[in-house]
Amino acid sequence: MKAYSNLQIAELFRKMAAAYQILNENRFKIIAYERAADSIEHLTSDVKDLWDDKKLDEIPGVGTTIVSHLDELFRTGSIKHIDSVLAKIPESVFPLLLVPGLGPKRAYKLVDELHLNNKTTAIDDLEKALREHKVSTIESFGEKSEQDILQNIVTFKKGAIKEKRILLSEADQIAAHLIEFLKKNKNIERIDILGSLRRYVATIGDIDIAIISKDSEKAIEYFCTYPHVKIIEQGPTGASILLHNGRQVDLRVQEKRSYGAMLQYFTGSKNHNIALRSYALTKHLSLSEYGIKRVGSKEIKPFSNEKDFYEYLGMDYIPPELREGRGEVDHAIKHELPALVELADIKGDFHLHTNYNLEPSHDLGLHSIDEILDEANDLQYEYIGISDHNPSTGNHTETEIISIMKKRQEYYKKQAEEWNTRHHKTIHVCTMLEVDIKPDGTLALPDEAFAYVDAVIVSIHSSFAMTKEEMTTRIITGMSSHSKVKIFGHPTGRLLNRREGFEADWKKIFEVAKKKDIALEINASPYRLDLPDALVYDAIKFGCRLTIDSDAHQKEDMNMMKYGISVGRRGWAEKRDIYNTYSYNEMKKWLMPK
DNA sequence: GCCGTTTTCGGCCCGACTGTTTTCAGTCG
Repeated sequence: MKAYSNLQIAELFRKMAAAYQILNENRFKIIAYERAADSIEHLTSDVKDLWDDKKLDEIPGVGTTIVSHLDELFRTGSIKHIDSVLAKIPESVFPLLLVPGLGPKRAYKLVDELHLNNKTTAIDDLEKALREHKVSTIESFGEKSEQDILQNIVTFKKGAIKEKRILLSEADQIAAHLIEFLKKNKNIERIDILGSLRRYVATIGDIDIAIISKDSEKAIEYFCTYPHVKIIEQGPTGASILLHNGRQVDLRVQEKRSYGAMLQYFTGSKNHNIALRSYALTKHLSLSEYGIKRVGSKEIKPFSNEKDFYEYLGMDYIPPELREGRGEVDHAIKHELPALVELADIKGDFHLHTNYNLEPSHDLGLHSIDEILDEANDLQYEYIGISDHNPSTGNHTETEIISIMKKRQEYYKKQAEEWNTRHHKTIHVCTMLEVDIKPDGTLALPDEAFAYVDAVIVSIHSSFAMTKEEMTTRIITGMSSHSKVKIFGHPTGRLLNRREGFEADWKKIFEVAKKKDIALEINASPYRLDLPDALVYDAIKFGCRLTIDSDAHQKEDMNMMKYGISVGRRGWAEKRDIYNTYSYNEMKKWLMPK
């Protein structure tokens, strides 16, 4: 039978929600399907596995009806009720929903009036009709709609960029430029980055900025002079522009007295705000970006800062990274939020590549161990782990590899000693290695060579296309191959926007990691951010420990640590969960037990 | 269709903006 991925199921439910919108079904049913879709899409385990374990009802937003739908899907391959509802809607409606500004109702009306019956060419057919001015004559559409939709289609087709979310680090840079620009205007008193960028989500869609200004009109006008392709919308409280790089930037302006409520609202996430507002309603309080009011009253209590806003609701301040609707509101009410790990807690970095050539099968680093030590010194680290890739197994005999490893250890030992003497410092250097887990689960390093390392990181760099079961076995075999295996590097193998992480049974892997005290790595490279935050959350709940490593291939990359920290924080990690927050003496007991 | 520290029934986040409307629906975040 056909396998159904979480994403496919989420898409099916979203289609269902759109169909219900067109059919004017009860709007809360629509929301229910959307919520179930969101929830399933963000799940860290397969819906199919939860079905096997009879745990479908544990998914938030999935109740008796949707459980029975999923059950039917996995048993028979289809869902009669959903099929019959979707059958009422022409297929060509759904591709049109990808066009910004077109929702289910208007898309349906266009398909209906213009007889857009071919779902593969629906967008092109619509574009043609727009150019022939056939849309402005349709009831409830006009000249402006015709132009707007046409322009949105053109931007949409050209801007594959817009579809894609960009990396956190790229968004960070774009935002930095904008801030610099906004700072030059005297009407602007304060600037904050909000939205997903403030929550440090791994990839970013739009960039959201809030400002305080006494003259919002002038401030907005100034913002709209930032180099752009077009102004998407402009009103008294804010504006949105589209940049040349395909990014949309939303600006909101607020007075100082209400700024806290605005920050809260505009930081999101949507799910967090829904959870917060639902809770507030049980206290007869209604929340908005202007403040808090009693239900039925018109008087709004403003808040100039977020902390007061949360505390007024009887809960602790919730750090932005936690605002994802993962139960943070309940924890805040009970004063049980985690004390999140911070960048300042980090005392070392285990995953660093130097330019020492041990003839690996993957890439070398750019800088010498001395240069890496200089950088580590600037970062005030107590220790570092040099984890070059293992010597290639194809080009060397075992004896050669052992000899390379021995020489390398001597070299690093000598360099480290000399560097420390020269600088009157004590930065401990652990001679480590990043060792490939081969497809059969064995490690790409002969047993005898382990004598010349303090510990190793194991990771996967090849043969990603395996079944979930094979991959799980491969990883567990690799982790169990030697007692010096201490870290499982970039565990899912994902490359953001380029490659999905591979499927694996994470529960089983967590079990082995916990038992053998092997840390799961949060790889801080902006291209990876792996483990992903949702799995970090699961791993910590399971009782695993982690490390946060830069995987630097040049010394500057060591500063990417901050992105790894944000992943840890988004996964509710505390200082004690992260081994490289430990002092050298404490850390050593784990990494190099005698 | 989901869900429960006021509820197993009766609620469900909240507001801005836009266009085509003479009072609102659709879309978005």
